[in-house]
Amino acid sequence: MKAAFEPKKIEKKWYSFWEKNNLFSPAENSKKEPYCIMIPPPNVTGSLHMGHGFQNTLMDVLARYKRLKGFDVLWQVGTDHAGIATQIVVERNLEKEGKTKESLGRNKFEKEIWKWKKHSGTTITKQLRRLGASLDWKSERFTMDEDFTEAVMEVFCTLYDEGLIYRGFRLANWDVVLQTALSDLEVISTEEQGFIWEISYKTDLGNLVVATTRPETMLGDVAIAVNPKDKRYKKFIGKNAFIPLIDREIPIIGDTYVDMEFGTGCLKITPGHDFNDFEIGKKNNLPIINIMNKDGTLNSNVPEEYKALSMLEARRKILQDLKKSGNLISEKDHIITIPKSDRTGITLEPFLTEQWYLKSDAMAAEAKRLIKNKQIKFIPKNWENTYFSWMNDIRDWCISRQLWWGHRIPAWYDNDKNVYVGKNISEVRKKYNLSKKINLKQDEDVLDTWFSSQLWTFVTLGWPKKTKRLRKFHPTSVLVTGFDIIFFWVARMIMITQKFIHEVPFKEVYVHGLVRDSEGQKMSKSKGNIIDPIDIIDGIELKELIEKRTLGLMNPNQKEKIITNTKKEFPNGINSFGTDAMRFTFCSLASGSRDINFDLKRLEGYRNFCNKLWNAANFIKIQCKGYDNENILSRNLEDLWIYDEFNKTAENFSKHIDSFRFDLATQVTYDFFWEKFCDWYIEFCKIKLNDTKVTQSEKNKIKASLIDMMNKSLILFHPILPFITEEIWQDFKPFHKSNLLSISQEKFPKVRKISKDFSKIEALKKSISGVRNIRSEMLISHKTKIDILCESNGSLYKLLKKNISYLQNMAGIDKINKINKKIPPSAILLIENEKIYIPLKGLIDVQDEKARSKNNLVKLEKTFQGLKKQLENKKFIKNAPKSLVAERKSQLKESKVKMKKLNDHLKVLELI
RNA sequence: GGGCGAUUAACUCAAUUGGUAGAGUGCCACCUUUACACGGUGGAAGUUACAGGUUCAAGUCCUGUAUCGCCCA
Repeated sequence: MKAAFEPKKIEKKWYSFWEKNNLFSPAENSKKEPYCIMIPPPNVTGSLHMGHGFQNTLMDVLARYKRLKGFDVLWQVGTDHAGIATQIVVERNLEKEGKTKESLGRNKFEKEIWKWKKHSGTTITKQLRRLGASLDWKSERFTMDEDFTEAVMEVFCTLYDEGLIYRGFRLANWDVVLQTALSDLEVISTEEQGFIWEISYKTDLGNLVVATTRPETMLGDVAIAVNPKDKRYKKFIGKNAFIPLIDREIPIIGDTYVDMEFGTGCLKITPGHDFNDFEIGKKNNLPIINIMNKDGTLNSNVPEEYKALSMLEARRKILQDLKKSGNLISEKDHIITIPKSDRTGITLEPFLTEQWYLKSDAMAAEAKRLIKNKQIKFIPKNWENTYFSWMNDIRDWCISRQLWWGHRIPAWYDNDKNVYVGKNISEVRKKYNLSKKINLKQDEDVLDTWFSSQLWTFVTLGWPKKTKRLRKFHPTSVLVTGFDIIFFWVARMIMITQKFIHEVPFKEVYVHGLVRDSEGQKMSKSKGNIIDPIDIIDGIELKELIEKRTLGLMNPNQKEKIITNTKKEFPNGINSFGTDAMRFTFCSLASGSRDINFDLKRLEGYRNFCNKLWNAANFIKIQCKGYDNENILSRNLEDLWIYDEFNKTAENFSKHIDSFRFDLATQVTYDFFWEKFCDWYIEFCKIKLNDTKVTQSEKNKIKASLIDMMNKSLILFHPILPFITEEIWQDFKPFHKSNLLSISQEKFPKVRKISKDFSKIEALKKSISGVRNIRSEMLISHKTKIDILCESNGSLYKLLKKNISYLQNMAGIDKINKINKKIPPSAILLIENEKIYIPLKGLIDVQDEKARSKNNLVKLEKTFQGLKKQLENKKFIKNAPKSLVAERKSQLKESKVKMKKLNDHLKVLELI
């Protein structure tokens, strides 16, 4: 073993060892209780980021912990085809080669994507292995696997046959760059400074002034609406108006939807290009005029001079023309909400198309009930509100996408455009009794990615086949996911799973926070603040990091800024910290808050913890060299104490993991191992093992205890720190003599009751710390050994005398003497109800000791007064819990005694 | 406009059913003592955003204000 822990040397070897020995697959016929987590399948758009690192660490901690606790664990792995996102990535790659998907054609393009999928999928699965993720690789799935596709078809056809999936001709959110419809969830509303224009329309009764934020849609106007209660305009209802510039005649209608206060109170109605107008148009039987092509340019429904202009160009020209014609009355600043595409960032257009929809209200009602009945629990609970607010206002889901990557919609059309839905063309012919003479053409479109991923929990287990796995592991135990996909994925899984297999997909949903950069910014490619977890594990040079962050930017203008920021944040690149340290850090940040600002400084601290663990093991190894473990444990004060501490730690660890408080779990781990085991226990043991007066058999017992405690600690920490614990555990095989293959197969350490009294340990520790404190404050060199005095009849004297070697080694004490009649001038230390005297004689300046004691007296006085005041309060005595009152009383008594002793002490000092 | 969350030490975060604020990093002093300088010992550091209220007791509960963030319309 080397002095400093070098994670690079051990990590890779153990992962392949685990995998080779198939340690992470559930046992086929095990009678153990099942525990199952489904990985939220990462998109095959490239590689995993910190958020994935975080999420998968938490899942792995759960999986490994549950294995130790004796569960049959399945952690299902797989990836998602991620329709739009992946298609964009591949298209951009093709662009670099001067190719487009159109130039390749659909078949070749699909082949290109499959090539990419293989590349990205491999990257991702490699990354997962580096994270130490104990996934069941044997059952890895992809959302476009053949059998997954079959399941998707099955679900689609069933829903169609039940009338829940239907085709609708209506406005959809249209991305003119991708030229596809998007669902409501993919729309990002942004507020921008815009304008509101007033335009006058000629009517038979004079001019009407209409207010609009989108004058270009005027060319698709079909009516003007006013509120029938509006006295100003009542007389216009039923008359006609003329659209400026094109002079088309349109009716003026009354509709209470119109807000009399907003703008001029006159609304132009453009059902082809506005969601609200579409509804008004439907209600009033108005025609719909579509003025846009799929690519966002104006079509032949507009006059020649506007044709082929983009919406924005059209707006400019129309405003110019309106100004010329005198129809533009005013232009005012106005904050407008603009729908932007989540994918391309461009302004979305409401566009009239025929799309496939999934009717959602009935399923949503069912899904709400499951949460209300507590069949599914959200953790933290307040995410239920988010879930309900969406479910309460659910709209039908637009599931078709005009893309080439995804599950092709299983619908066929004959020459008369009749639609037939079935799993495949032969089934369609059979189902609808269509002869081969009838020409059938499959729908060009594909399904929204989430349509397939909503089936994830049960299709990965084999559905629609009734497999053993499905029976055993469904409903799954817990879903670990980010709050950003509660609607996209969590809610939809709940709905569809209930619908198809009448079960909840999971019993608990642990919603974790989003990993952000150190400034709280969301990590994204365009911001260039992404950190690859592998770069934390292995480290990365600044130059390479910059290259990585600036490669393939959508907007090259961002490059300079990214370079500057990266240089500022990581002037020396990133050090190698190893997987375990990163995992520990992730866990320490998983507190239930929604933002996680990843700070390298925390990471450093936990890297140091790994080093501490490594070196403690190293120490034990050195001490126990050649020792054949006799397994008889030492039962001294400090041994009983450390076992008790360990018990508490293991208990708390379980409690915290069971309640998803990974941060508290790391806290108790860190605290136990560093502050209890290393700082005290090992130090105690070290002294005895070096003590020639201690017998060999006693030393052997100490060694056995050290080994036992270390081994138990390793197992306890294994879920969080899988690599380092495996390495040490394997290295310790000659000591613990386990015949298991790997630490991951161990059992969670059993708590051993400690019945003997070991409470004296506190007085011992306090004595050591107290002397150290005085030495430090009085600037007594560590080389100077000192003598101390104790009252001869006190129990403290006996305790210290018995453990004198500890005081000698840990507090630089030479002798412990009984007090003679006369106490020499001393500094004093109050240990519970007794005193330790440190004679001054040339060591300590009287004035210094006076100052120190006075200072302590002031502190004591303060607590004393506080306690006194509280205990004098009758209401406190009456209302506070009795245990608290008793505690305060004893605290008061204690501080009283201490104050008296200090005062006496000061009096003595005064006489010198 | 509606909803949710945040504001605690210089920084990143904790604080169980209300019971007198803790870590990691950083800082100060001393120490290269044979597990570990990625270390040891000791220490300093907080009017818990602000203003009220409830309570014997408030970081924690209630009301309001400010700032920031997210979601939905």
